[in-house]
Amino acid sequence: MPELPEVEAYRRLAEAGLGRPIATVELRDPRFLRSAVTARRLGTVLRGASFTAARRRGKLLVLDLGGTAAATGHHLGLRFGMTGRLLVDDRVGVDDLVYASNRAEPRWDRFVVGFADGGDLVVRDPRLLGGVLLDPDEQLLGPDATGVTLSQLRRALEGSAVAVKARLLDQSRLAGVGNLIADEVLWRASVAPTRRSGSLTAAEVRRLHRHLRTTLDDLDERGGSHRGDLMSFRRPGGRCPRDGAELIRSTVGGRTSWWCPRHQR
DNA sequence: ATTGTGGCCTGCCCGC
DNA sequence: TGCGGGCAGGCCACAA
Repeated sequence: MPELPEVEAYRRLAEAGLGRPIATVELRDPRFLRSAVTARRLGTVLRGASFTAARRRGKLLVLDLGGTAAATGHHLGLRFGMTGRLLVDDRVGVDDLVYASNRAEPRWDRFVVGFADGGDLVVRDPRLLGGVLLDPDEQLLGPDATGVTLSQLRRALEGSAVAVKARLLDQSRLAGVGNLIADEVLWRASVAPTRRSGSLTAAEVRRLHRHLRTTLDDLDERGGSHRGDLMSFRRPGGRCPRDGAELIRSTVGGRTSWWCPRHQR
């Protein structure tokens, strides 16, 4: 599910959880803890502490910790996989999540942080593809796609024979772009996803950069990564909304991809 | 080192 | 109505 716009919405929601002492920590499925620490250790760090800031890098939400000696200097990382949601005090960060159930099964609440004031912060994830991390290594992520500069994007794409879409999805080179946004940006920029990343001309990289920035702005305003202009045509028989050509569906960079064979070159 | 593949998980939707 | 197959917006370990 969540790509950058959704996680940004989660980040804004998480700000409602700042400065509130943590009373309880429930990790209801040990598989959801993705760092090499025990659930017991995580609880020790979190209990009595509070979140001091809610940051985002790509699709990773980072909650800084403070308030106790045990917590100061530590960071809680939340990943949402494809079906993860964030709730604070029972408010959701995102209303509709494509490919994820909107139901509220109690057993899907994998991680629950209870505040001393009675509210809570919950990660609900049916598929368990997300997870909780203690002190995630943020250096493993490339520059955030929001605000990436042209030269940073050029660096992320240059010198590689891999498909340009695969590079856009590589979180270590550019953080935040997921499958839907990659298709949308490439479609808007008229670049075929299968193009070798290093083969893009300077003009094409510039075009990609401009469309990446404007697409992320658009999708944030529209309220989700599934609100792109191409989204509703990603289906069998779907036609390009720009020129009417039948869209191609294939696997690029390991992911299902839809693109227009006429104007994406 | 870079790149491709398979696997992790479960829910949902479609066709039979 | 029930069932099986295929699909899913992410990410990691692994092998070549």
